[in-house]
Amino acid sequence: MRRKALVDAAMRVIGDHGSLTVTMSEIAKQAGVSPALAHHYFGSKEQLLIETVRTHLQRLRDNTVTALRAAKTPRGKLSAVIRVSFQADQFAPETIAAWLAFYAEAQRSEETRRFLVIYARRLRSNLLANLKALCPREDAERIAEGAAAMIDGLYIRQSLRSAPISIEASIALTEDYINTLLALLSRKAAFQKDI
Amino acid sequence: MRRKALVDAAMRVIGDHGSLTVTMSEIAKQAGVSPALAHHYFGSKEQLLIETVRTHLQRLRDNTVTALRAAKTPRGKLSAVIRVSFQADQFAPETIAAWLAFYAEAQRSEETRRFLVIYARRLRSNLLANLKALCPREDAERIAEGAAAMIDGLYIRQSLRSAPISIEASIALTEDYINTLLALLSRKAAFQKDI
DNA sequence: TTTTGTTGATTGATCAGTCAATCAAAAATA
DNA sequence: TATTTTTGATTGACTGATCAATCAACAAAA
Repeated sequence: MRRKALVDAAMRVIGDHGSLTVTMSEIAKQAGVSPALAHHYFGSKEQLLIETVRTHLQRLRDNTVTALRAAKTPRGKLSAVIRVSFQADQFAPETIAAWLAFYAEAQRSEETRRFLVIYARRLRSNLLANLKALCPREDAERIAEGAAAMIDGLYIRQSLRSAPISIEASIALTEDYINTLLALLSRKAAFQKDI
Repeated sequence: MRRKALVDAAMRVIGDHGSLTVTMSEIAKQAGVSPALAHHYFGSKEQLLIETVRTHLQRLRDNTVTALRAAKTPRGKLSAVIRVSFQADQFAPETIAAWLAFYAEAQRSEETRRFLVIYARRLRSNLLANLKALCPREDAERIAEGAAAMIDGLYIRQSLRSAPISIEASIALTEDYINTLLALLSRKAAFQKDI
């Protein structure tokens, strides 16, 4: 399918280029077709780019679904979500460039923003669903929001190479956040029971 | 000074536009001068943009220094750093647009990346310095890294309007992260002493 | 024959950067 | 002080390059 080839090419060019400021010619050349054909299939550059964002998030979603299926316990599923977020392919230069470019683009394109909101909600909700099995609802909501933010923040710091820690350490930090908050909650619960 | 006026204009145009894809003409018009003058002062568009990033981070730094001076205790200084990060002006549309655009630009411009790395290090080190007064060094490093990432992540989620919580709740979440980890550490310390 | 895929050539617009010319104010000179 | 000279600020007009988008024509499949 030509559409798929063009979207793949777009992703590669965005990665090389490090931004969404890419030309239809570059994308078409990368895909081995004429620029006119890219217009034929997508109507405009913006539509091609939006399709690229969608595909990008779809791929992450598929990885997450697979990882969630493989894990059996709620705690295991939490780890699976974290692991996927820091998976090696998320740090491929073109993936990093795409993410950051999409964040910026969301300020201008409502459609791009909607996709990223969906990603953010999905991350939060995957965490929340499994946390609810381990602690009360209100606590689960707090922890899910904090963990999701921490994941995004650690990802950006890794992407900028501004974090003095490894990817494994980033995973450990997120796991530790969840473990610690859950541990403290169960102590409080035990304390309540004692009274 | 014309340079300053042009940098201010650039910031405003970037905000309106929602990205770094702005023209010298727009910036010059916003500043009320001719496009040729902008070139006269900055040599190139890239230099003007880099100067704009620098000014942007300088402003945040000044705010932080002031807030740190006002706080007296280490714990108070931690709260001050958090408060500044979520200060109202950080969520002005042009500030949000600038931050996200700069993150994306860092993939292409080594100089922009360097500035953002400096910001990330500064945030971490402000947290670390005060945490060291409250817990052992290794723990302080872990907590500082986690808190810095959480701040960045929460900021992005607020910027995209993908967080279902208020700015105040974001601040509370970060405070809670620090409080909880410190609390657990002091309990462990007490437990060690008992043995 | 009709439909679908594909291209080369072209257009119209946008933009960064240049340059020669103008103007004002400061500095040097008489 | 009065004058000339120099310097820096400022602009309008222009250029060369780039690019999204269009379209008519051609090829291949149905």
